[in-house]
Amino acid sequence: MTYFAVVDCDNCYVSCERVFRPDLNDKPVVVLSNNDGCVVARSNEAKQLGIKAGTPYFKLAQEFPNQKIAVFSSNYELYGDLTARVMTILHQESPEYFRYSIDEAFVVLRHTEGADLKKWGEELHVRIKKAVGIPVSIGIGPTKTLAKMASHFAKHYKGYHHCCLIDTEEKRVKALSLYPISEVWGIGRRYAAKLNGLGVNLALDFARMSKEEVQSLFNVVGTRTWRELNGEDCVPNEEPAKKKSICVSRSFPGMISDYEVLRRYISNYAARCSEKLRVQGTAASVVGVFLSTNPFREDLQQYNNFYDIRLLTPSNSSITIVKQAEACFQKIYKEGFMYKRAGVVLMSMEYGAGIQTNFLDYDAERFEKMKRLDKVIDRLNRIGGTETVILGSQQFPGKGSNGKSTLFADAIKHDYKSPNYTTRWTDIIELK
DNA sequence: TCTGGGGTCCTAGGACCC
DNA sequence: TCTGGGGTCCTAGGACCC
Repeated sequence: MTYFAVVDCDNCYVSCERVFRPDLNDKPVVVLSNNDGCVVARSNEAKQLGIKAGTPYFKLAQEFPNQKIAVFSSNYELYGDLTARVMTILHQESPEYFRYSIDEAFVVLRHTEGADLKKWGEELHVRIKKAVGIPVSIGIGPTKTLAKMASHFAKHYKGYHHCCLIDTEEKRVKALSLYPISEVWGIGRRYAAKLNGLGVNLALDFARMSKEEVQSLFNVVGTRTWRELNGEDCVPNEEPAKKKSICVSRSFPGMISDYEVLRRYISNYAARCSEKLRVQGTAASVVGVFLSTNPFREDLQQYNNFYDIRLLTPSNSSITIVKQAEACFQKIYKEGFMYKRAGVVLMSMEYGAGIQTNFLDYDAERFEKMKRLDKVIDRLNRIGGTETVILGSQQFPGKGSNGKSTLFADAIKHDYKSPNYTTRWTDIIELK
């Protein structure tokens, strides 16, 4: 018999912050999105206060005026590093595991006859808590969708000791009968509303619909969820493939209308995109740029546009990608609008070995030179932190907040960011 | 007079996930 | 004053080819 365990970090970002701030255990804590825009992670105490996911930060003080709430800007270096340690432990537990997102992974448990899976899960939680400091919940079931449901129970009921196992028909039916359809993995807002309209409110109601009815209402993805709830494993065991598109986009703290300032942001996003491209070893054939104004400001004139350019030769070189992104930007920029958000998108990926070169566009010597240059830039940025080395076109003029002249004025607001406890450049120096 | 059928590729839109 | 960012998959329809 094969089972699937889903292991996910409880309130991941909050738990990561608490590793270095144990004084905040049992206190309401939230972590904000990029730009300190809205709440993306909440501790259980914050949830109990009634803070909703996605609450804009400025509304937090209005809605909870007399509460002491610890607030953090997001610190992805910290979260990435700590969750990588969790994954290392999972790798030791089972050779067959795959990471599903920053904070969760599936472990495939084969030939489980006679194994005490419940005990295994409880011990795994203890081991991770001790080694990394982050609490995890473990759900185990015969399909991934049922395992996800089990992990929800593990998270919400103390009696499970962080691990819930669905291994009998009685437990499956019981769990389904307690589970709202809207919470099922694969059922989003739209599908839930559609099902509620038909009087289907619980996962069990859905699972007991006929296959024909489900197929007539949903596409193959919805039907797959139905099969999974009924115990048929059909979500493939796969690490997510290499990305087919890569995007770096941001909302600005204020609004920007100046051509030159926007151009520099676009250059920075393009440079970050090409870095991501090189990390996964692919090259892109299409570079695109989008701009948009603030949709919340109905009093201002709105403008959204997107433009893309197909390259003759797929590339992952910073210089090439930045240059093309700037050309796209020039095409769509219009004076007189207050822009709120912009981004760079790379598409039509090709893999390293298969990268085609167009003989009209190919200069071998230049190609090799750029490749070496990108390698050096990536290495310096990896050691020293993002934007240690940048292209001239990414540069912002002027001075930083400390009065010193600065090469790159960070676009992102993160007033409450914790230190990079585990990955700082200074730490590396001190270790030497 | 006569208006098939199968295949591929691309795009836009809708749904989902964390 | 202030409202995140980054992805995937599926489907239908049009263009085009033979």
